[in-house]
Amino acid sequence: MRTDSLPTLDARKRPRQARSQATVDTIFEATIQVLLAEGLPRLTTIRVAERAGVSVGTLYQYYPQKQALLFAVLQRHLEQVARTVDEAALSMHGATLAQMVRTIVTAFVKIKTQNLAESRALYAVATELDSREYVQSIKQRNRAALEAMLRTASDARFADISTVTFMFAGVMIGPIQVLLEGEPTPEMLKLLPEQLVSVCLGYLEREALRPA
Amino acid sequence: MRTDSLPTLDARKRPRQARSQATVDTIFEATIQVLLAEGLPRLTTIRVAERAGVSVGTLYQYYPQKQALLFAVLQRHLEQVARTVDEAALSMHGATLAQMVRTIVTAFVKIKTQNLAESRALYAVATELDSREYVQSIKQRNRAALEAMLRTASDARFADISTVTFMFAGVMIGPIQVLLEGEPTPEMLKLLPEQLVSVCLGYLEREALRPA
Amino acid sequence: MRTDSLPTLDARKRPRQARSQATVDTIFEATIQVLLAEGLPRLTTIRVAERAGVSVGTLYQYYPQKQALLFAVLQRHLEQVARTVDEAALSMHGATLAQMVRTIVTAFVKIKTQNLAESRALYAVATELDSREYVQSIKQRNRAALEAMLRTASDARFADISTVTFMFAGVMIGPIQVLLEGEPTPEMLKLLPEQLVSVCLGYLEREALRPA
Amino acid sequence: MRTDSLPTLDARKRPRQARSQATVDTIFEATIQVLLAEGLPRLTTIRVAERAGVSVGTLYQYYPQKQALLFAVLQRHLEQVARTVDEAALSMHGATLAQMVRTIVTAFVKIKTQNLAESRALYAVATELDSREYVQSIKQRNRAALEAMLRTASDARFADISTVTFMFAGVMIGPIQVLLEGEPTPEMLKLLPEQLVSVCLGYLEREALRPA
DNA sequence: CATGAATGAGAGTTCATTCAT
DNA sequence: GATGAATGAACTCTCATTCAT
Repeated sequence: MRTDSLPTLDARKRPRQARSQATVDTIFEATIQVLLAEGLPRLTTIRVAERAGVSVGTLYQYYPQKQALLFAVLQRHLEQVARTVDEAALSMHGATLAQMVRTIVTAFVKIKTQNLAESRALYAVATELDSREYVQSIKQRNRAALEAMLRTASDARFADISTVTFMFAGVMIGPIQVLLEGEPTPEMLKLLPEQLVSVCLGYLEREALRPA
Repeated sequence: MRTDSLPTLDARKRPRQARSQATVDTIFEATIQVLLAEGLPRLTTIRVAERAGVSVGTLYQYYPQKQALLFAVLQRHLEQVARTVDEAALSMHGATLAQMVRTIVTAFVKIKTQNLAESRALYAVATELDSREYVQSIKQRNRAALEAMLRTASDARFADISTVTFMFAGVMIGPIQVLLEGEPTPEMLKLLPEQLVSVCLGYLEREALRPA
Repeated sequence: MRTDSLPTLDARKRPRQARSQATVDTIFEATIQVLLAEGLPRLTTIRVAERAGVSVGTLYQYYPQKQALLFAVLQRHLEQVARTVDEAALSMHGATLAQMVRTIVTAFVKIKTQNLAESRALYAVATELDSREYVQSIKQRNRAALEAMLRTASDARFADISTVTFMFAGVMIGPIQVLLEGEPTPEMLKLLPEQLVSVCLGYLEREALRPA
Repeated sequence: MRTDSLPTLDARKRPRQARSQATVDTIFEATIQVLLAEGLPRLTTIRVAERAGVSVGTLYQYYPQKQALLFAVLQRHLEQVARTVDEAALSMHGATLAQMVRTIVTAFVKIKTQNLAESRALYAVATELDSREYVQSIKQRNRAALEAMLRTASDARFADISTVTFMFAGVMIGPIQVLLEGEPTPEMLKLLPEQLVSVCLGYLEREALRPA
């Protein structure tokens, strides 16, 4: 598949005046709003500018390409996820498997479901954006945090820890994603954390080495 | 999100003559080829027609809108997945949990990874196409098949079987999707089925009611 | 100076139907008309399409970029010049210096002044178009024809013939260009050929080797 | 050709203070630098302001339109050329034809080739700027100076002196321009003055009236 | 006076779709 | 039925110019 590598996705200009920082924020929020209200295919620079109440020219002053707009939104979301996982994982160093799983799952579910619509929309963004490299790096960062945590479990040790971590992470994401893509009932959302804990714990205990 | 319900996507004329059927197939295959070779953003009706060796006019004779083209491709893929799962599930009625899981996982992994590129490309198609309803219906159908199967397990019974099925399905999809989005090493792909079995079995055994 | 090399300037599609050949011609003529009526800075694809009575889309079917439009016009003009010089030079092989000069100058002046406005406009086009390579190649071709001719002069021989040819050609172009850029009076135009003959002959006779 | 006569191009405010004069000069130099480094199509007011280290607002204080900027650069160049020719011509009053030609050609070649890149770039500026009138006036001034000089030649007299002057000037410009448009070898540049002298002298001697 | 954020008309280009041949 | 020329709305992006601070 042709994937002409794109120019930098980062924003062009770091604004110096307070006025323009406000503008940047407005545009950013407008992007999310358009994304949610109209969907990715109808997200055009003109529409975002209109919604933000600025001219296209202003938009391009801060986001030099349409893709930079989307990338910014994606970035904020993923950065948030990564930070949350990092912190949760770090706080559980030395705990038991059960404690670890419960904490991580809770944090993960919370951040993904609290802004449900945004999360949903961003899946589409990520695929359309040739941001694979960036998305992968975030996932990698998450896995590293989880792996470091698992190594310190007080009640378990693993033979192939990187595979175990990969599955652990994947298994958490799977049902959440499926849920996001559908129309989850509140009921389902309430059940989810407990179920995910069960899934993860079931797997990890199975893979843990028996103490001789 | 605005979803001006689109004019019927599968409104394509069912051709009566053999020659016409051949044309439809040619166009269909051309669509997949263009999708894989050029990517969704470069998939234009003209390019598909060229690749198929027909004129745009002819293409529109059979697929009255571009979306119908994409929908057809998506449909065939999902239909295949659904059929595979249906059959695997049906063949395992009455078996043990372990046998069931092993069979389903194997079938699922096989169909998703044998045509890795296509699966990946279709993910983008699905998001761009507002085909949520259809995708959901396929997932629903899959879950129904799985649930029916689980009910007949010779060595287990479940309290909330629909939730269990939901998680079972979600848990299979998760790691596969994560793998597809990255650059899976052959090694990883080899490990995957066994790991998935472990995940699913770990969960299902945990959720199974203890026989008194 | 940055000169990002541009993609091919050639026309995209060789039309197959008579209808479209007519369209191509219409667009071509419209380009010249807009160029003359509005000037290069106001020559936009929309304006050309309007003048041609077709839609922009149609224009782009045949000239995939704006530059292709300009290049086509430039090309036709230069090709005409080159052909004229080639033929005139060839027809004078073996003649005397005076005959050669008279013929060449006449041909050159005629072709440059018969379509005065077009010639004038094309200078601007050539500089804006990064067509240096092409323009150079035409000039080279002209010089080659002139040099071949001079070698056969029945009444003269030259020591450094390539330099002499270069000056001969340059000396013809100079006053013509100056004339084109101004508002030449008809009187001036009438005097021009005789004067150019005088210039060229004066130079060439001066540079010719004295027969021992 | 439409030539909406443009608002005065040199409407720039004559600054009264030394500091302002310095700013004007800085902007002026920045314009030339951008022109040479980036080319005319990439010469934007913002880029010029950046290069000059001032804001766009300041730039507009002194050059109320972009065209004024370009016009100023063009003007300085042409003024320089005109002055050089004026002085050279004046200094040769009463000399022989050969002395005149040698001096004028030398001065002309020197000024045109010493800043080759600038000359080239300005050609594009002149065409984009609708400055024909001004360019013509400079040429007229040059011709006047040359004609005045030729009238005093100690060893020649001409029947139609204004035509002779026109050709003399045109003949000097032609080969130089051709050279500038190509990639002149240093070798060529060294030969040029001598050759031009030959051309001009050949012509002028031919056109000089025989002393009875 | 200087700044630089904001403007918005206008440019080049693409592509789903139609319809005369 | 098949063809492919023609359409034109819509998109991304640029840049000369203005004006509140």
